[in-house]
Amino acid sequence: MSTEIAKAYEPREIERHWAQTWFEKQLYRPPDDAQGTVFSIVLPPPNVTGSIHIGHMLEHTQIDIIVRWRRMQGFKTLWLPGTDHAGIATQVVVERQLAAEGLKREELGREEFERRVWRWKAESGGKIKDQMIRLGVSCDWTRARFTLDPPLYRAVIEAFLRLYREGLIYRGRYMVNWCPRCKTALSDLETVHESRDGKLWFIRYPVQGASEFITVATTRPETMLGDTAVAVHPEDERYKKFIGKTLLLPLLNREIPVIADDFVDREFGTGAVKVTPAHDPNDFAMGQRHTLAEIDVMTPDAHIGAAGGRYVGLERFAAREKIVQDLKAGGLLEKTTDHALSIAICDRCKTIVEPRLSVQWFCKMQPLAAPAIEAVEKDVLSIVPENQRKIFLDWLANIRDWCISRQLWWGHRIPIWHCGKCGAMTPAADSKVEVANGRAQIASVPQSCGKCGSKELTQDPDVLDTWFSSGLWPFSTLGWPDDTEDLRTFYPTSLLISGYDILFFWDARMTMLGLHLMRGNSLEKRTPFHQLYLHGIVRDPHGIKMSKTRGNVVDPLEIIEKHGTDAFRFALAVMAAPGTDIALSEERIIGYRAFANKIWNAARFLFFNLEKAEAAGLNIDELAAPEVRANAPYTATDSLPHRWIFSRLASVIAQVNDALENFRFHEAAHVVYHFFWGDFCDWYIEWLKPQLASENRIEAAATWRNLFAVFEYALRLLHPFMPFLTEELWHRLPQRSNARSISLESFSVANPAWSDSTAEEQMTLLQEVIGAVRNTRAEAKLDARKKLAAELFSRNASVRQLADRALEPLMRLANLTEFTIQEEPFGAAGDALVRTAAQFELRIRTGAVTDVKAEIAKLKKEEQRLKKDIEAKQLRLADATFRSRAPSEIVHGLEATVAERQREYREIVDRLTELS
RNA sequence: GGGCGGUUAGCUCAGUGGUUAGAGCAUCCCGCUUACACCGGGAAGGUCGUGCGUUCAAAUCGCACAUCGCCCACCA
Repeated sequence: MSTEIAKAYEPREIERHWAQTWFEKQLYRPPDDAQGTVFSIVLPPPNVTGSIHIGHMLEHTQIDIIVRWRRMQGFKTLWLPGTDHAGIATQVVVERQLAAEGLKREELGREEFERRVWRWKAESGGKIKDQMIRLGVSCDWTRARFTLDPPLYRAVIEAFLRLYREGLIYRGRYMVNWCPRCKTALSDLETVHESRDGKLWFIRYPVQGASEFITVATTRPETMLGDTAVAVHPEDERYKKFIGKTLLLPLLNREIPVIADDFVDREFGTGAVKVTPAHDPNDFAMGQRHTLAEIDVMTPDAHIGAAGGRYVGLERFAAREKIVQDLKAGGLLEKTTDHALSIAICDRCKTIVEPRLSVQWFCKMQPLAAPAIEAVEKDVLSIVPENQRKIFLDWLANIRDWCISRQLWWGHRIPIWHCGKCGAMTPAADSKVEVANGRAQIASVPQSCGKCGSKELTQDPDVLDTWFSSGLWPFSTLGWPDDTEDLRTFYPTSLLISGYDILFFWDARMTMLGLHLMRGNSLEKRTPFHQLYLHGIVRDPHGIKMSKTRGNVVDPLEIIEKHGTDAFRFALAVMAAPGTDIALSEERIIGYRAFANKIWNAARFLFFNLEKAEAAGLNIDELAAPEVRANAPYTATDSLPHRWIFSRLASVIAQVNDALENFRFHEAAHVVYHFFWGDFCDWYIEWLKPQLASENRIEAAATWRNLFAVFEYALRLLHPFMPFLTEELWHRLPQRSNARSISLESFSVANPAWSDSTAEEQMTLLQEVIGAVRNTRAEAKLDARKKLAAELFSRNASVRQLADRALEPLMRLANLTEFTIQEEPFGAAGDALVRTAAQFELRIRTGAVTDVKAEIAKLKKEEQRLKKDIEAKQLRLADATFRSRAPSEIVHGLEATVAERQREYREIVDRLTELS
């Protein structure tokens, strides 16, 4: 214990100290011999080259709250951290760095480029870990993993080879989303759609050998260079006569047929559509149906390619402009209209995506999705909030094959070799990896073609989608494909907490791959996590999404430096209602910094006064004796405030546990906040103040024992939310300077005997009496410092007896005389201010002439309110249907209320008569 | 084109059928009562988006509308 405790809580140094200590002592590595049910969770791995942003802060806070709470509850708890190589995201960053030097990755070559990325990883890769350590997250750093670590590399190869052998991974030429800047294929999920104002161009395609033409409408005129047909609906009377005829493609004068296809929407545009099988997914499908030629007119960087006649070499939008001009000049452009359209852009670099025909690797998803659907439907995997469950299931039900190959250099390279002679594909024999320069590469390189035996083998140049390796995260991090102790112990994990924005990207893929790849028969044992909690997005104070361009981005580390991690965490927790986004404001955080300060000062008060009491002879050793702490500190003979606070504590503990079970962080935090500030500080401590200086040693010791017991319970309750502050105070507790960590103590457990509804009712009555006094004084603007006398007429309990000597100080009264209502001593209240309540009537002697007018106004207002209220309730009670249909406790409750209100009402009327 | 969510105090949000709808911040009044002015005490502020319905009873359930937002989708 220290008397040196500062007046205001300064979190910075304290937090730094504990963050470092927790990390260095490997406090959160679960002991191998730990008993208890396993609770395991993996961290959604942040980008290895990134830094902590507000979304991480929220996610890590929520995970850490749950993890600390579970650990304290006695679970054998593992939180496994790590980082993701984040293929395309990282590569884009490094390419930008190169661009700043005037370089392109092609100029560097694959090996040199990869070296650059590794170098960048080494430079920045430790940053995010250091930041997380600073946040104090209670994960097991000894088990930290990176998706390109050799064991995880091997897991990726193993997964690929298994799926390949099972025929679930295949290669083929299909239409994919192509980013011309990244020069790679993207999955559907990696494109985002934006609505933009576009145009619809109406172009005339002359009919061969006739003076007629068909007008088609298009939003992308440049693709006409690749047109191989024009399609109309088979039933369309306008165009029936043209079906089978030949058109002359403008500008290139290529002959193309008019085909009939049900796909065509007669209502849209002119009802005739140009067909470009190499540049549009629908047209590709039509091309397949009608065996049309596929003419690719674009290069990988979206310039017009060799098939583009005189437009060769033009960038796609320049080509568009030129083509429109030429059409106009040739009289072939009928008209142009405005047209709102939705365009796909690359999620990473925001370039407009081009649908492109190319050879890619795909993963068949339907067979993988089926067990995932089953797991959710059978509640082996439960999803919170509930509405996300439907979204999850819908996506799985309509799933399409996943394009898993990327034309990138940063990632896990596909373990397939192509034969230069016969073109056959030879997979690596197994998933062994070897390590060179600390980096993994495939060890089992095939020496000859599996089909023709040729030695002319080259490895497939593509790497896997970064989400492929992330999809293995819950088991690749635990040693899979080996049957490790960790895997047996911690898989399946208990819970996954992630943002809803990566539900499909990551959560769904993990579910499918985990179910498919993990050994063991039961669904339970294969499902990678049994609960999925999806948190919201952190927005700015006005609920607007944070973005760099808007400039409303908040750097969590700045907030932490300014206000402390605990205040930040508490603000995030208290605002995190499931299924909602969070509007974060600095004011809110400042508010919880005040809460931290409140806790600090409550401790300061306790420490300071205990020291004084010790000086007066209190035996701290006895107070701190383990058996005194461990056994129920509360005894039934304790006076009201003690019985009350322990009863409150019991209910708070139950509420917090229940709330956290259901990820209701806001509720848990709210309950703890009000317990500490309201119940503990405003009432309990204030109530006990007179007793702390008691001459009676036994009474003082009992008071201290309970005070500290409640405080310690409160610290345990608070710890998951405010780990630093509670850790610091825990170590400052009497005789706790050698404590290891509050985080390894047990969470608060309520003794059922604490629940005491009588004590709660009595306390409520006292709080009402005190409130009435305070209210009356303030309303009448009486001098707040002046001690007054008051008379209390209570109906049931004896307030005097319950309250003891705490009453006057809390009300700032000189004395309170109590009467029972029967022995009412005077008919006229004289100079007194009167307040009535259900249980009592209160008269305060002001010792001065009352402002009669103000008092009358006040009473009249109250009279009106009561009158209205009583009338409404009586009306309700007079309703026969209400009496017969409503539950009797509701009816009786209402009757009792009316009776009380009527009594109050009569008293007010009497008082008004007296005054006037 | 489908689907989902929001609309409650000045602001940001809780509140999934029952007696007087809450919180934080902001506002107003009083108080430096020896833990805390990052405090204490008190107060004011809401026809719960609109309409119709279900029910003895609706912020809460249903339908419609308005409005804002999100997700999914191959209509050129």
